Amino acid sequence: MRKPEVAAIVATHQVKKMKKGLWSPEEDSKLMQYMLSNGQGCWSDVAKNAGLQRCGKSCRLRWINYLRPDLKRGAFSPQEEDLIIRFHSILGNRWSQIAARLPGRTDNEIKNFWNSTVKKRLKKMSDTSNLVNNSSSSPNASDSSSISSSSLEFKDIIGSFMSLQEQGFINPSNFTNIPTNNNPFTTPHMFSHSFNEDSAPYADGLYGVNIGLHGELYFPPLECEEGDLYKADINNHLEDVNTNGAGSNVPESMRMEEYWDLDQLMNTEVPSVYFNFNQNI
DNA sequence: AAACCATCCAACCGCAGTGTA
DNA sequence: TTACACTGCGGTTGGATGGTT
Repeated sequence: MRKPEVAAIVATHQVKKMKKGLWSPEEDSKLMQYMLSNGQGCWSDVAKNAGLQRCGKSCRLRWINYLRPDLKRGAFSPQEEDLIIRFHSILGNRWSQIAARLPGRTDNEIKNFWNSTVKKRLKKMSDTSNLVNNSSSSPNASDSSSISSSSLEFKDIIGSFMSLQEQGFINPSNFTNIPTNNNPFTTPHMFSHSFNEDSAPYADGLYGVNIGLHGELYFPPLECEEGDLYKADINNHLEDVNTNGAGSNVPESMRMEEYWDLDQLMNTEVPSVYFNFNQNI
């Protein structure tokens, strides 16, 4: 929180004092009443016409992040948390895009939630997972229940992938191997996962999610130029805990290395099992 | 009870993109 | 084409709050 202060700016031959810092209930009330009766317009006019000694930017922020009537209050539900993690794995720190897919939540709220809670939790889980992986003497090393503690599982990530495919956003013929619930990727012991600290971007320009012991699922970067194609691959880096570190090579048939039409992907929706979204990315 | 510390989150800042004169 | 204003976004800050010593 910031201490309320007054900043002086020079405008049209007079000094106008712009208030900064926390909003008072009176200011909130003025802005709320103005917005409800006049709707959104030019924000600098809003500040002026609502009788607020605030800059338009400050009014906009207050309205979007706090006063908007459609805002949901309170803690994030587990479903929302899962969605945030999933969308972040695809979109990176594009908080506004993530917020657009979570009705009633703001980008600021999601960003704060991510930085204060999720990031830490994922790191902790990652550490725990690594601890288990590195402990070849652990009697439970092959027991997935001892590893996975989150409701977001590998199958969810694959689910997103499959959903994109089912809706025609990914062309199956572009892949030499499509992940399905029946293929070896989704055997129960692979349901554990961990995330890299920031998920993206990777050095080679791919965005991805480290899905734990068994592989990395890469998504293409979202910055692209029209017509660009980006390579998306799934590489298995097996450290086979079930064979006590004996390891195994990834069969050729399990590797995926093909190209997504990112332009198509960019202009379609990120599907979700929780909501139907009508907005394009 | 007081001091200290860690965490949360509202709000600010700087920058980029867009529209307009 | 340029300059300016406005908007929106992501990163960062720092006061409030709650927990611990």
